[in-house]
Amino acid sequence: MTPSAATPASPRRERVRRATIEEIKETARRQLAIEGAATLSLRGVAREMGLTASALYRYFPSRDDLLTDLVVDAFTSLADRLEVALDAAWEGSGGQLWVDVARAYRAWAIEHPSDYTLIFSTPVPGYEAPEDRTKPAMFRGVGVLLQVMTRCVAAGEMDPDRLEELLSPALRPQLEAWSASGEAPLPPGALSAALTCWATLHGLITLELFHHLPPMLDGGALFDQQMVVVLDRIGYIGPRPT
Amino acid sequence: MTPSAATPASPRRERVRRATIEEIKETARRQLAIEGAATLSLRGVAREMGLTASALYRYFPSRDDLLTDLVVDAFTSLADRLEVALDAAWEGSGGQLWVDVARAYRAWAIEHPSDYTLIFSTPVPGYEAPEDRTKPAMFRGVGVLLQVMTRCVAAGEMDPDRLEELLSPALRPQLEAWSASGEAPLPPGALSAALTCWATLHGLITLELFHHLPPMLDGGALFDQQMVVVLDRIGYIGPRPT
DNA sequence: CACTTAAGTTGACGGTGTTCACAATCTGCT
DNA sequence: AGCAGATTGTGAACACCGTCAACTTAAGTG
Repeated sequence: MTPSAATPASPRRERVRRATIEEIKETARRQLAIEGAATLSLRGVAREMGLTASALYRYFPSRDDLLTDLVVDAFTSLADRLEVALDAAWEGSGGQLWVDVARAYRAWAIEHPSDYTLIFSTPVPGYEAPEDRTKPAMFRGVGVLLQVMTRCVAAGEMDPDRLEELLSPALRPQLEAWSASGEAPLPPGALSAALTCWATLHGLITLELFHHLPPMLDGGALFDQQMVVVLDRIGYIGPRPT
Repeated sequence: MTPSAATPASPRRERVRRATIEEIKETARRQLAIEGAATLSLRGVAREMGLTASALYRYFPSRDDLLTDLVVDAFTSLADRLEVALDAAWEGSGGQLWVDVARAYRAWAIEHPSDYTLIFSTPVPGYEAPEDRTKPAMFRGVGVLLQVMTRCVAAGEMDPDRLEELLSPALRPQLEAWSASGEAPLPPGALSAALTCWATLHGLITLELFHHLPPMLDGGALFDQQMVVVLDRIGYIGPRPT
């Protein structure tokens, strides 16, 4: 009844089924990239695959489910990229680690603008991503940022007084609650610092991506500088990254 | 031929025409607010107005032009709100001015989430806002932020050494070019600082608006704290805002 | 082989943006 | 007053969309 394979069925069937699903998603992704989320349509995907639109319903119960899959995939792709950057720069200072991860974040966003808008805004009408499916995927990416902060703290590169100083009384208990939830096992000050970093990172990237920055500004140079600046007053006291 | 009124025509005609246009935009805005940009459709607007869909084409050459009008209106509304905040807090310190304007910015975003996503992302498929029409409208809002920074500098509340220190060599000439263009008549360091503020502001708001922040965090408390932190980070040395 | 299950097609329904030919209305002019 | 012309609205049509139900075809299993 349901298109999802509850029973293993035959291995061969299952294999080709997965391949078809992957082809659908790939085609959809391509159409998504061609011109924003503009021209994405089930019928279009089916047409390009030489299928009828209704055939796709054997694989996805609705267009929104296909979209959700794309959202999850995009989050995963971003997280993968960040983790690669994290591993590659793990030996250096925490500050360098942050800058490298941030650059990877921006690079991914610029290479996959349609995916970025897909996951960080709602470019498709009538579609709201279901949190229960997308949130875990998103959190892998956020987790990398938290790991960077964790490393900074562990390496003694964060000024504890400064971290404490940045906390407003209203915010402290909330951050403690977040920390206690297990999602983000860091002291409140470090969490606050990480949020500052994330907001700046995300804000600058969306401004650049949607062409809200003056055109004479080179996004890369501005970005690099801003990432260093944000480190600085968050209480980072380690070696200056390049 | 063209729906736009090149000739003044009769004053009466012109008046009722403007009223109709306004009613169309209002209806569209309402539909937009009802559930995101999801359910916005020309036919829906026409239906609610007791008109045929094709009748709207007497007033807007296409759906995208209607959207562009909404975008411009939204930018204008935001700018109005910011200017009110600017005037109201003009007497206080630059830091207080910044926090008040930033709060107004967030308040507007939260009260008009659909408008915010409409102007700062691309929530409608196939639609890309034409820059020549939207950019001037957007710049009024950015201009307020720049005025805040101007005031901070004029009041001697910005540490000039710090501003200088924050500039990367790659970025300086670009910011100087921007400044020279007349759009943003501020020294490069101050421009950089203003961009930092804007990116943080914008980033945090989009994260909150799209529910990418952990739910136990109160957006308002986090926001206030972050706005103070960002001030600090960019070399603000005036009295601490509340 | 017969039987079950999955994959795909056909055709429809109601929705969308858009166009075009036509009718109704209002305005200005003589 | 009456006519000409512009303005505003309608109705039907076109091509597209997501979705569903009934049907046919193919594949795998006992």
